[in-house]
Amino acid sequence: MAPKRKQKEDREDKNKTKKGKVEEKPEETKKVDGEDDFSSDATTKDGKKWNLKVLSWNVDGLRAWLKKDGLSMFEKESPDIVCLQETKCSEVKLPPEAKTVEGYHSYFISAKTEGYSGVALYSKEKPIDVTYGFGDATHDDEGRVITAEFPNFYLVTTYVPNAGRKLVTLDKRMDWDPKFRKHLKDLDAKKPVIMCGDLNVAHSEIDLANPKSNKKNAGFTQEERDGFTKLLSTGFVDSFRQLYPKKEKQYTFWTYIGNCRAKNVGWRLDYFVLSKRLVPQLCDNLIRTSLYGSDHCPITLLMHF
Amino acid sequence: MAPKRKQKEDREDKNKTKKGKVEEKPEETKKVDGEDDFSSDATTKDGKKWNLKVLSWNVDGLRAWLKKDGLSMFEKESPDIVCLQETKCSEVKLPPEAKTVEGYHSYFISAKTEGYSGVALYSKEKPIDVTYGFGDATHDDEGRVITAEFPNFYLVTTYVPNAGRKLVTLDKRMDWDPKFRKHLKDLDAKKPVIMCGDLNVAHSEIDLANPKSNKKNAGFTQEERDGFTKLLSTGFVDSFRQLYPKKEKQYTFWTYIGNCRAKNVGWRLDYFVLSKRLVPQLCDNLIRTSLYGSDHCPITLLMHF
DNA sequence: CATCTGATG
DNA sequence: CATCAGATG
Repeated sequence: MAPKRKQKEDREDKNKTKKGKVEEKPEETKKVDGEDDFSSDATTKDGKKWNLKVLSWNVDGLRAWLKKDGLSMFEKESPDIVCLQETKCSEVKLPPEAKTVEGYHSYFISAKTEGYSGVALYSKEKPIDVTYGFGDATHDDEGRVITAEFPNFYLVTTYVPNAGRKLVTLDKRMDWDPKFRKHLKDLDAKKPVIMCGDLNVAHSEIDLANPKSNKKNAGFTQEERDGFTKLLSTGFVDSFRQLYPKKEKQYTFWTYIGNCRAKNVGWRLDYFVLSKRLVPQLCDNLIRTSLYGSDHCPITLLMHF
Repeated sequence: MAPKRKQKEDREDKNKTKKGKVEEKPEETKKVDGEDDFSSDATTKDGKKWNLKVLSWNVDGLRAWLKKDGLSMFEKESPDIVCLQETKCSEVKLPPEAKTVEGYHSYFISAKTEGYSGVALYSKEKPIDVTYGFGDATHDDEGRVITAEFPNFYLVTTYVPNAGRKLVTLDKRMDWDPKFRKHLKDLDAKKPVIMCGDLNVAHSEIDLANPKSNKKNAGFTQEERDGFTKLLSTGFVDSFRQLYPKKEKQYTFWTYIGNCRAKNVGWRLDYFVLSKRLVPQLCDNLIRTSLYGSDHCPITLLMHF
């Protein structure tokens, strides 16, 4: 079974912004948590300015997120590509303002089960091709993967199965991991890959506030962590850790329960995972903690192509 | 099977207010829909001022109603007895501010099915006795009836079974009607009865905005209307129609759909039904359209005892 | 502590 | 167009 192909109607505007405002302040004092200014002059190691911005956000229900003004992110960040996870919304129920965002081509996939899972992709540039899922009927029915082909790379966005309370769906997750890995490897054999989304795993102890107490909980079991390690070992990198190997308390998810976000008791569950050969083109990976609208915050990737 | 008896813990304050403010304006200009002033100098036909106020309100979810400041009704109206229907809340889940209202003894019954049906009764004066249901296991499990005995009358509050979309539960309703009628007749043999609540029927064409189109819908089928007629024929009166036989557009319920309340496209589903011999003591039956918090508004009965 | 659905009204 | 429960996260 091959990845599904859907025919989509899109929009015309293809202006690819090449932002790069100059800031007076030095890098160190500029980046303050909760005070993102959405400008960046990040460059590759050899000094080339970024010219591609990708944003990934688990919106925890697209319709609720819309009511919380989630769409204002488009103006604030003006990403070239936006990937949303947990849209929890079939295409017929999509509010029009989310279905068509001016200046973007948009693509959606939802779970057969209403109100569950679902991902979306918006792109200023029209992809050469867009596919859905990775050729596994069971997983594909849950609307978890969109793959968009661009001239220089594949962009894959995903919402990885949660292992569930008491790990009731850890089996499904363990079935998913090698299949999704294979999908990425197959793509990587053709073009470099940028994969992003909610991977539902904190890779290492540094990636969550309470590693000790969560070793048997969904998102930090040894099995899930090993799955991520294995993915990296097959030729990919976690772009955030690549850039900031020891940076602590950098999370992208905080449960709503108990005011965890205010206390920064969180997890890093959202990632950009790149084909290793893209590392020289990596400029930055930002965590946009100032943006609200979900129990996750968005992450932003800056690349030079 | 006899009506259940529960032992309840109540509060001390038993001050029975005997309100009767004097108003300058004549009756006609005083009563303006949407501008209730919650004072009344209503009297019986032979000029005796009211000294008992009973309020009945289908709250459509007590917890939601609390958030919409439903409790402020207690200060505005200061009724001697308050009856709430569709509390949709088991006693353990009752927020404390609803469980104990200062100056009132309170009694609750809920359906075995969580979040469904349920009625409550608050009384300044402690009832001599309080019973729940009317001795029918099936109906009693749905938490639809509280009967409180006072020195001079029985107070019964009820949430009558809705016949349902496509009349799927009309059978249940038809089973209910004679049984509930018998309950009232049995009580009436001992002391006069004041029954109130959401009877889930508009009795006559005058009692709903769209009689023609609703003849086959729950709340206005011939069966349900006949049930109400039969109740009245066994020695009871609809106190509102007793006082205002031809008053039109007097509703107590408006579906949330389509802004019906603003357009006053509603139904009169909430009633005070009195033993005929109480009619000489009837002072007024008010419809409190100025009070919000549910898809029903409260109704207020003024009696002289 | 949120998001959904689905039953109920 | 609301309420609530229950699944899910």
